[in-house]
Amino acid sequence: MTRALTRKGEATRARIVAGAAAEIRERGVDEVRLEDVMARTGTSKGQLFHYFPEGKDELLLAVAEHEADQVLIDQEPMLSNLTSWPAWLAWRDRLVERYLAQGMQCPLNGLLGQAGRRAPGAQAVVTGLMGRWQKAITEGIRHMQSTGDIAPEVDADRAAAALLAGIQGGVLLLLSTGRIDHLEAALDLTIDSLRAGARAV
Amino acid sequence: MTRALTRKGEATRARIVAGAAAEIRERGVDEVRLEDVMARTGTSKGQLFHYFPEGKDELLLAVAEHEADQVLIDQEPMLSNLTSWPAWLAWRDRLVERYLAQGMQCPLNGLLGQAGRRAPGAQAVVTGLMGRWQKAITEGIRHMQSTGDIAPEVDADRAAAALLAGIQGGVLLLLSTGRIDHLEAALDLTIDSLRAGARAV
DNA sequence: GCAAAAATGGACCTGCAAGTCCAAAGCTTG
DNA sequence: CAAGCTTTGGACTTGCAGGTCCATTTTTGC
Repeated sequence: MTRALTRKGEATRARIVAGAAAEIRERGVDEVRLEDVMARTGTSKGQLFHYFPEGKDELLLAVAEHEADQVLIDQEPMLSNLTSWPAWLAWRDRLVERYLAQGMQCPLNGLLGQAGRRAPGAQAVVTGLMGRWQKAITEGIRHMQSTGDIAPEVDADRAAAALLAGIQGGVLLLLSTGRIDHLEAALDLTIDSLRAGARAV
Repeated sequence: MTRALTRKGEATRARIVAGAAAEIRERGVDEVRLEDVMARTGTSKGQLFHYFPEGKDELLLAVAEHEADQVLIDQEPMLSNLTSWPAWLAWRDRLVERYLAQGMQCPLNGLLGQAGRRAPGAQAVVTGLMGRWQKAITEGIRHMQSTGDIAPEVDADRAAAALLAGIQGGVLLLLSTGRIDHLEAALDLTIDSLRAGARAV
């Protein structure tokens, strides 16, 4: 029951999503009007409602999915190859670098409070993102346990949950205070404690 | 140049702020209309603009301040007395209990994305809250260092930053996934690593 | 090359929620 | 007790942003 889309149509749709995402990152969800998206992407109102018949909510959901994917893609290939301490550090550096560059623009922030309540699906998008993110970290920890770099008693899931929380909180604090300290501290101290786990046994 | 307010006036103003805060907690910032606040607090439009001449933004800012204060008050007296390991655990339990009870209602969430951009002052409110919060944690760590329960080499500020990040991220994940795991894991693992620091020396 | 379907443009409608205004009631104070 | 405030109520205005509609152009497939 998916509606037919020509190649040109798909391109336009993608352009709209990307443009809306950028606009939202720069100015915040609630400041962005459909007109802004139209202006930025060179489209008309007819097109918006052609590709997103349910209107703004549907567009927002598409943006949410787009941004959620992007978050993980931006961490590759590091995130999927946490197989040595240098690799972990490279990943850490990538995260810091990425969020520092992004500054106070936030792809997720909007999704949470705003879209989270609006579209019931947006909640699911965020949950899914966090699940995938945590799974990747867990796998990294398990791999390090298999090579003896992390103590076997460490509960990989729990440690990954804590690390993910530290990252999210670090980003949140970057967003609200403009400082990167918290993200760095959370990453460094949590990773250090994983490392210490190896010696502790 | 503060405008005169009789006792009755102050009571009304406070009632409006408290009612608006509750409404926002329950239904989200962007779902709350002035009419909702009026209905809940039994006030008229005239009153709203009498006490908040700048309109909705000014009210939102007042709510932000109110909620920010509440967040810290809810952690007392534990937060200001992190002077022994049992005290730390009591604080940890209070946090978990409080946020578990609060579920997916979020006092801060709205402040960040939404009001954060709207009112320039809301940003400052959040920054101030985080600063006070982190300061309290730092003082707790310093105290534990003074009694030898935490190793002196631990960078108290950095550790507090990491812990605060873990808490914020834990709450964020509770908000988006509905699960308390992350908050618990972040608190437990971070506090444990502070504890381990004493032995490590 | 021609019908059918998809893509595009933009004028128009509509509802709603913030904000305005003023008139009436209630304190409170000399 | 009266004058001057603060407080209150609610009708009215206004602007705007989301959404509707349809006419036109372009693409697709046979």
